[in-house]
Amino acid sequence: MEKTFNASETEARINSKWEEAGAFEAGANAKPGSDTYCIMIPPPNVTGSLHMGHAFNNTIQDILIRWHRMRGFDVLWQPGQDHAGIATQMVVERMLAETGQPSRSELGREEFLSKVWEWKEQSGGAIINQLKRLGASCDWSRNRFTMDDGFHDAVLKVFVDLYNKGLIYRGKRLVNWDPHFRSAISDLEVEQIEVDGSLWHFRYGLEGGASYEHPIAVNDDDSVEWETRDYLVVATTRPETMLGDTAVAVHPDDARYESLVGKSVRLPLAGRSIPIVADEYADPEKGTGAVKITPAHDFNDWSVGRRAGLPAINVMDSKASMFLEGNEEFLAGCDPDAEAMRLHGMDRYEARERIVELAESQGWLAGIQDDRHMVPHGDRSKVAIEPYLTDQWFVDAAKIVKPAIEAVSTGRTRILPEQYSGTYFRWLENIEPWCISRQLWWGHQIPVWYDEDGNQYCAPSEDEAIALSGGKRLVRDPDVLDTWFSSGLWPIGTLGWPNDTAELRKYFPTDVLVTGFDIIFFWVARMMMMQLSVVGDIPFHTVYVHALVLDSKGKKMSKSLGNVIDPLELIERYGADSVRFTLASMAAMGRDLRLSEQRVAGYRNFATKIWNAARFAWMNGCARDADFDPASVRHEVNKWAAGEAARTLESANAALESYRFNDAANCLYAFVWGTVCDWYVEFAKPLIASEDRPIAEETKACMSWMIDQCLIMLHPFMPFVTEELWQQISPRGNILAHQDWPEYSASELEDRTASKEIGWVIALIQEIRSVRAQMRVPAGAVIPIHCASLASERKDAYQRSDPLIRRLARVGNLEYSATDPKDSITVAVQGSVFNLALSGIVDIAAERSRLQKSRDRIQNEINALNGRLANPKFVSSAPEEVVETTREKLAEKNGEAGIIDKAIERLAGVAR
RNA sequence: GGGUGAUUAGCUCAGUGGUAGAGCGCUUCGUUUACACCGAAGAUGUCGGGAGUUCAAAUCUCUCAUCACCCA
Repeated sequence: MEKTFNASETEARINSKWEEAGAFEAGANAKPGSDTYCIMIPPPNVTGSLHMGHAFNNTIQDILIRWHRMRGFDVLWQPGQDHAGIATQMVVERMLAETGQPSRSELGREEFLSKVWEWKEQSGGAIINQLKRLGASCDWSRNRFTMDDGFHDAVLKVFVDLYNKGLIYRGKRLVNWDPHFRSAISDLEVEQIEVDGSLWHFRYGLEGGASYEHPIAVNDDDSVEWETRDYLVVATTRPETMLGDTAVAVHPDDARYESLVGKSVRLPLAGRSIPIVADEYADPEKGTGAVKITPAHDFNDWSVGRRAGLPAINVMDSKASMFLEGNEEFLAGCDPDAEAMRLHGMDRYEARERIVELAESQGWLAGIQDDRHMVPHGDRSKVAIEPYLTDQWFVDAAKIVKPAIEAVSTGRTRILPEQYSGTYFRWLENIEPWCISRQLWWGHQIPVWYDEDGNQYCAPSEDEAIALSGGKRLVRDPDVLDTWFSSGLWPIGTLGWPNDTAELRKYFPTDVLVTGFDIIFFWVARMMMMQLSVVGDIPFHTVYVHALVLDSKGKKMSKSLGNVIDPLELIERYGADSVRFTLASMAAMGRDLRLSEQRVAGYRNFATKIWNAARFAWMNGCARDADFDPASVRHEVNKWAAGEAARTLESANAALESYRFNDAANCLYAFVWGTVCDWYVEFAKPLIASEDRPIAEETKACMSWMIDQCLIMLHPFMPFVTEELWQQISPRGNILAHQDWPEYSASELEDRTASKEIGWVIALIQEIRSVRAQMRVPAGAVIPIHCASLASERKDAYQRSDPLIRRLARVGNLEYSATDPKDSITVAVQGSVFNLALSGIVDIAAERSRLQKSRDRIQNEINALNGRLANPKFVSSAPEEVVETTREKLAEKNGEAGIIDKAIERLAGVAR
């Protein structure tokens, strides 16, 4: 065996071994009659590559999956990818441009789509291989894609069903419009970016000769100066939208404008008469308190418009250029001047500048202020989103939301950590119609056809639509469905619905969904709604929401900041196991995790540690004994070791059951390194070399068993190194991924007497080592140890562990003598007192200071304990158990103090 | 502006009422046949500030400060 684990060489080999064995196929290693356990992977984009979020997300899923598989559940971890409408279309368009091929529009829909499929076949599988490198144990033979034929059928069927139930409709509404892609996009694809802009103030003249008094200044004596105005000043960050204004709003309680509500102003340039309305949306503190209302180009204004019954006038085209000529909505009731009409066809930003120029030259510009504000941008196109009024398809989400809310409020589906239920409820309770159409080519084309008169025929196929129409010539709606509409069906769609498949019957509802909090709305809530409305059942009973992976400074990783840590690079450098263990050990529920490379290096060292512990066992002939029974070992050290394993198993199980991955990882770390490597291996060395053959043989078998327990329990966290060791150190008939998860309990394996005894031995060794270090005893020196008297069970215990103590504490044979040897120092452990004879080595001053220091520390504790017990209220109100423990502790500390006092006294004698 | 969370050792973080822990880093010693990606020993905390509840508060309540994220 090598001295260190070679991750890069091993991982690929182990992966193919698993693959050849079909290790991860649905139902592999299931015990007869076992329960099922199913996780649906959150499908990554087909264009995606593995980032830290994926690595984290999939590590958690894999831990759960491997754990259940080893426990004999009938496990399915369903992998797959999402077709990612805009992203994929963008990637392929860029590829066409780079390779000098005809563009999308030159190719036409059919040709372009075949290029997309071509691209998908060649490059779409990248993330699958990356997930394999992470060690993800999905059933890869069942990999699904949201554009697969069967899945496509399911998507169309759901659309048709919901359409027929009246839950899907087409209508004109404001959507997030991306002028670059010329498509509606979802809220998720919009990011708010802070930009330096301006707040322009415009004068809109009052009509009908109206005027009012406007306060302009407050004097020192609190008197107010007034000005008579025949205009209103509105402030806007988007002058170009003014041509679509249909009102000016003021707050109903705003005394300044009270007299104006119901009157009207004349919109400059357009010459349209628009009303002044009262609406709470107008913020008296902001700008002038009067705000222009453009329902067709702003979401807030849209709501104001609905409340006030205002028309919505769209003044842009799909590229966000001004659309005025031939625009009936705009021209109705409007008397534009010639300058206004010249804006037609102008880009929105150009139009903005021109309108400000006109405002200045025509004398209605009232001022310009610098203003930093948030502007929505398309996350892929990077252009400002235009709220845009178009015909789109909507799901009437409010009508199907109820069961989804109920499922979580009744606990049928549990969201962890619980605080995220709040996020879930808040969103669902205020749900808006869901815009599901996208003006793209790549995606599920909407299954609605139109006849010449614009009548709709919704059916799963063109033939059926024609049949519905009575044989008319029909044209299909060109739009495709939002990618989230199809991923909303991910759980049933992958299991073969609408066919009544065996998989569907077996694995649905699935068990756990593991995902990031950022898609609770977009995905989790929609899966809940859709599964409940389509098949009438919850998609999963638990949602585990994990936190964000941040960089070491606590910043979100982003390409533009350049602080992205590439998980694949980390895997190359430290191995997948280290990356996984790092993520698991930091996965405290509900908290973001900052990833630092040092930490990963630390867990690489951990992998080396377990490697070398196994190597030690292997080198010392600790072969696996199939008949070994940890409950029947005879030596105290082995009894203690088995008990420690059992306690660790219980803690790990409890932690995993409650999704406390960090606790599970940390308790295994402490067991493997702190218990097995630091103590058990060291104890075993003299025992294995012992002339007592039965003890040597028992210890070898027990060592082998202990190493196996480490490998088994670590496997869900570090699958590669553990599988490799499993294969290397003993001949086996199985793979570790299919090894049974242990079922022993601490009550079966823990021998309390042995545990206490070994605990005492460890404390004694530690105390002697500490004294040696402080007294600067040469590391190699074997020092005599004496004892005045020992309780009989301690005597036996010392006797049993004598070779261990001698070796690890470097002391001679224990000698009993009533009088303390000269120049000796005292070591007290759990009530037993020993003396180390350090004649000629002891530095009296150093020893005195050591003793005094520890005496002071004990006195502090005694004072604190006494203080508490002296308080009658403590004794009367605290639980008896707590009071009792406090008393015991005090007695113990007093005992220790006595021993040290004696030692100090003796030292004084020596000094004299 | 509204909401949520955070503030604990030099750093990264655990810790749901009984008197504070881990890993990394740091200091000293050490190459005893598993491992220097190692071993042994050690130092380090007004648990963000203040107030309250309690016999007892890192933990519960209030308040202030700072930071992060989400929604406007």
